Amino acid sequence: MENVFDVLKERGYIAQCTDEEELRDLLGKQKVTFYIGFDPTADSLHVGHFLALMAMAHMQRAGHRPICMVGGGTGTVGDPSGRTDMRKMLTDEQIEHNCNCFKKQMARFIDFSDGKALLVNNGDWLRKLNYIGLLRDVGADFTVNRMLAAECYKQRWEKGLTFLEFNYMIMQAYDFLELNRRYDCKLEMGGDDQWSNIIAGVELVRKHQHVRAYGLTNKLLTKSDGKKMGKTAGGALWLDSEKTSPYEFYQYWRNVSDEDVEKCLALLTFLPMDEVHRLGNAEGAAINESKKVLAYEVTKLVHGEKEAQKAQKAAEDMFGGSGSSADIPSINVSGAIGNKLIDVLTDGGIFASKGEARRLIKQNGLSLNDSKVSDENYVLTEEDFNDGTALIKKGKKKYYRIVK
RNA sequence: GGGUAGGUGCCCGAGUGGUUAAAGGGAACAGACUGUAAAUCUGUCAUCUUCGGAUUACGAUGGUUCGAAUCCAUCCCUGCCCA
Repeated sequence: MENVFDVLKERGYIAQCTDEEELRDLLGKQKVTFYIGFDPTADSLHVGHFLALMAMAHMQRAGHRPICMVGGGTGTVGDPSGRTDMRKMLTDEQIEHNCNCFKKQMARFIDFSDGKALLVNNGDWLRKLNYIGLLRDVGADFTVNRMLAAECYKQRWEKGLTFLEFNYMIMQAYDFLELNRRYDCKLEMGGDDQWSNIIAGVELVRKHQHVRAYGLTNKLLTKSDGKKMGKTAGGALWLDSEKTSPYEFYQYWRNVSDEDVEKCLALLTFLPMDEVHRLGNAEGAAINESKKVLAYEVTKLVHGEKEAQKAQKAAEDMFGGSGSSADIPSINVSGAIGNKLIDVLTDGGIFASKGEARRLIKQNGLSLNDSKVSDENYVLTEEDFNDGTALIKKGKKKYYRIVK
């Protein structure tokens, strides 16, 4: 059987690794328990988390045991890695809520049945710690000099790093120690921005438990221009269909840059690599077909086959033919008829302000039922609704339906 | 606690009494071009508008002034140096 380390490497997940040889060897010969931590900063996972979960899924398929750890404890502090600003403090209720949302979503990607994977919350141990106890337990294993040299604090070095956040690394390292003690967890994985925190944990486990421990980071999802991937106009690309509809989600992947297609296929789908290469190397316009495959596959993993089909059909209806589709985002408006179009759209949340709506009309960017709207004071009439629906096109490729 | 430098629009950053809704850059959005791509060019980018304007904005609150992002006072926050 193929070593999962090679699979991860071939698919482009691996960014950094402690002792590559040794870890590869270990993964090849025994079942390894490993973990990834997810801090509950929002009430849904996003694509960055999805990438980590994909790496985890590959590991699980290869027979290793994943531990999904939600950060009910670390979330209270906020990770300063690579950030210039301090994270917003969350209340305990929010953290609790977010953790529960995470758990539900993770179950889509990781098989938790029969103990094949574990789901833990670091709040279970971190919150019980007392200051002196922690200091005596692990305090001596950290040298401040070393911590300060960590790459992850560089950004913050200029702006000031609070002691609260400085402690984040210790907490994360402590998590690894705890998981090693409890579950014989030998490997911590995570995004490459976690490298400093991960090696802190690896070292702590080695010193404290006198066993080998490993760290592995996956590449962050970036676009070919180096920017973070997964940013939409509305913010992050969420996995929660309430926050990012399957249609929007599909569209995001349908629109990735040519250069990113192959990378995304490798990282975000389970398609065999020869297929990935074939699709990724499509020339010119032919790569659009590859993008469809990408969008479909990723949407299928996140939202299920049915939603993926609906999203694909909606996209094809909208962009391929003239037709409309029932599967694109819609707003329900009562009494739309007789009201100004811009008012309806602004109230429906399609525009942030009326000025924005006016601007788009001035720029010739708004269509109603396939004809450009030129009058910014246009009032909706009965004739605008076919089967109770009016189709709005905002810009080049964003469609909405107004449901009367 | 003392000294010092700061807090400007989504972000970075100029502006130090009126011509400033605030230069410049980035992000974002639209139009053209295309392949629902990238690059490029053009335009937009506080809110409301009867498109003439109106209103709210430069950490907070007061004050000086015909007039303040710009001056003064107090407060809050941040960096650096000293303790």
